[in-house]
Amino acid sequence: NQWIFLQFLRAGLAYRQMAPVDWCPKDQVVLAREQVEGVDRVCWRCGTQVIKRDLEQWFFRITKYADELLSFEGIDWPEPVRLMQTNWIGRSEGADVAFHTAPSEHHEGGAVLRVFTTRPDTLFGATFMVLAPEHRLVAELTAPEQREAVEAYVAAARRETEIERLSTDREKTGVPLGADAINPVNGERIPIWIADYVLASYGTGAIMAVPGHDERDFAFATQFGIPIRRVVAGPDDADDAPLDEAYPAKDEDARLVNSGPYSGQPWAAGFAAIVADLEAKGQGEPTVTYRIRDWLISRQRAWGTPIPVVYCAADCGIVPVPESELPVLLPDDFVYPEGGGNPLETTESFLRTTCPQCGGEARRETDTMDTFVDSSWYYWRYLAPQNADAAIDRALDERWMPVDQYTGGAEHAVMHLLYSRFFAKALNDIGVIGEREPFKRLFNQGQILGADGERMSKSRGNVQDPDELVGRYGADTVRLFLMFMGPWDQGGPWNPSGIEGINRFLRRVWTVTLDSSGQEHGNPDAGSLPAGEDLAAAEKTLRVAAHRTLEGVTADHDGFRWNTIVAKLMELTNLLMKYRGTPAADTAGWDEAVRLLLLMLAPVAPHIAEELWSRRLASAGGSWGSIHTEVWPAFDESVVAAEMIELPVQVNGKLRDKVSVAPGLAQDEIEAIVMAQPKVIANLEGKQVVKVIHVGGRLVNIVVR
RNA sequence: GCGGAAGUGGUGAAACGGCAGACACGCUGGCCUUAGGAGCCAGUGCCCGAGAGGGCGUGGGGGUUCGAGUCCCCCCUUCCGCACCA
Repeated sequence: NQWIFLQFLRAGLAYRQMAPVDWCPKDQVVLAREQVEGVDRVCWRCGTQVIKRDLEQWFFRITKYADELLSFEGIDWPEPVRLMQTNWIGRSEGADVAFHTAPSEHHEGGAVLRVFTTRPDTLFGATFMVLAPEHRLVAELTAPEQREAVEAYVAAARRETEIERLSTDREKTGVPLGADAINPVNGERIPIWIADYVLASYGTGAIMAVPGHDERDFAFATQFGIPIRRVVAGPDDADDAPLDEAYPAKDEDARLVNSGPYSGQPWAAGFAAIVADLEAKGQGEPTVTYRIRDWLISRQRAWGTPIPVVYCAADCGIVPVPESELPVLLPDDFVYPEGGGNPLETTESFLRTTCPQCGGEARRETDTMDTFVDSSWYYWRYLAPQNADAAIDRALDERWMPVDQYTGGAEHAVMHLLYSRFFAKALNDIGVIGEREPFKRLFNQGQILGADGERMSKSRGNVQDPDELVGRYGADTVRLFLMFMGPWDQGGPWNPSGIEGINRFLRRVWTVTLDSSGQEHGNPDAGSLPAGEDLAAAEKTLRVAAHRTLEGVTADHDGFRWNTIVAKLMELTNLLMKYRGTPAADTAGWDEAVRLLLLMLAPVAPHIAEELWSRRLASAGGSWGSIHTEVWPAFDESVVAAEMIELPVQVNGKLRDKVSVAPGLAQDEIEAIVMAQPKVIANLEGKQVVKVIHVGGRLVNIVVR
């Protein structure tokens, strides 16, 4: 981590900056934006509501890759995750427009207010401007008679929590500065307001407000009696059709109106023309804005990777620790500060060091790295975890990476899964790996929730400890139960009530494997085959079932359908149970079925499969070999092909009968058999057959009138 | 508000556009047991029927099709993500 950090620092991908950041008061640590969740703005680890603080912190420049991260070319990822990342990055194309302030008694004018807009085509509809309360020009522009009101509003906005600030459905508030700006397209003077619905952290922290065509501006203008002007009209609207709500139309046939020389143009053409004209005058330019922010990696925790820089007491400033002195280790004599906080800040043995540049006194950085730094590249380290010469073994990287199939929860969409993609691109740029994406194919497994249906968390107290179940039932049972619960990409509340069934299944597997002929379990029917079945038929039934199971299980593995794999293995086991203790259990077909059962069980219940495999080999006098080194068996097509097919017969789409036919029969032959069935005859009574539909030897539907 | 996913028995769930409810849990009955929280067997979507059998059923309403849980349109509900992003 430290070596990579130093490379990032050199490449300008790591930097330290003062910024308003999210702080968890309980954990006493800052968090990345991705790690603050929900409308309530809570810490992803402990659920405590975060607060904003201005702090100097370390960041990774993920925004450098914003555009590249929007492209998922060449990787096969689930649509929901791609969408979440796309929305999180939040690319908006628009324009920067410069408004100049108008001269007045208290201000000479000419100050530049830059705004970002996605609709420069609506510039003629701008009837006011709004600055974020934190905007740096607020104090300068405020007229004396407005000073008191403005200062009160700014102070109130500062006191508000994030949630209050961000709740969408509350009334708009704001205060005019008592100053005007000049609209660059028409020279019109428009009033400048401050309002907390404009965020300092997005765009330029200032907007041109177009109430006719923006919902929020409309609400604000309505509230404060500011003029609302139509500058875009749909094909059915008159140029001055009144607006009773904001009309944001971007339909192809929407046209600009009341927009001077641009009136009558389609909005998209007006968009381009206005931006071009502004650019020519030096009052604007096309811009792209993103919602994603750089990744805040500083953590005030003692158990992360120390950030390898020192602060020189003299004049060298922030000095990276030389690579030859890595790693910077955590101390083992922590001094815990009273009242909590990061012990590294009070542990002198760690803090005191010398400046690598001037040799004078220096203090170590006490922030450690976000643990998501570790998870962003661990899979590269796993290629050669013992390698002491390099973080990543380049030859092994070329040979193995990227990861072909990765599994992770969708809840990591904008954390781990986004950070990892950033790391791939950054590590590629600094030349230590050969690819720009970490995971070729991603599969999202479902998330198991607490019994209460809420996400498991220590603070909610709904965390389930799998070890308890493993202790009671064994790892195979718990593992199989998790697989059996439902599709793998689907989660749900944890409910272990069905685990007994899995345990019973594995005990039955044990029974059929080791007790093929035994009658000691007291089955009263032991020793005889089911009525009307001879030995050859029973053996055939077993072989066919085993190979069909193998065919299905093989296909299910490709689709991660472990729930149906387990179900199929249960079916086969139940069939073996039926023949247990009968002469059929002494046949080669039985042995083959049991052998295949164990081989199919091996990937899903590795321990019991290995145990039964070795016992079975031992009892047959063979030498020991692990089941996990066996190749996956191939099913026998000729066995799978059935001798007779059960054909459902429908009349007008309703199931009426089933007939048994030989495979490969011609349609008219099948039809002859079907039409002779008593139930079919009864159902056709008094009706006229329109046509008969044959579905490839799987079904017959007789359409009647 | 925007975006996404999903609605099937008492429960978890199966079902290339072709037999809805596989496989389990639970429940009911039986067998075996000194006993059973063990094991085995049978039954178990709903309604009518002693049974054979019949009718109805995949959130609601339309549609496409010989045939729809599955495809299309509208609506409802739940969950997830983002949320005054200009």
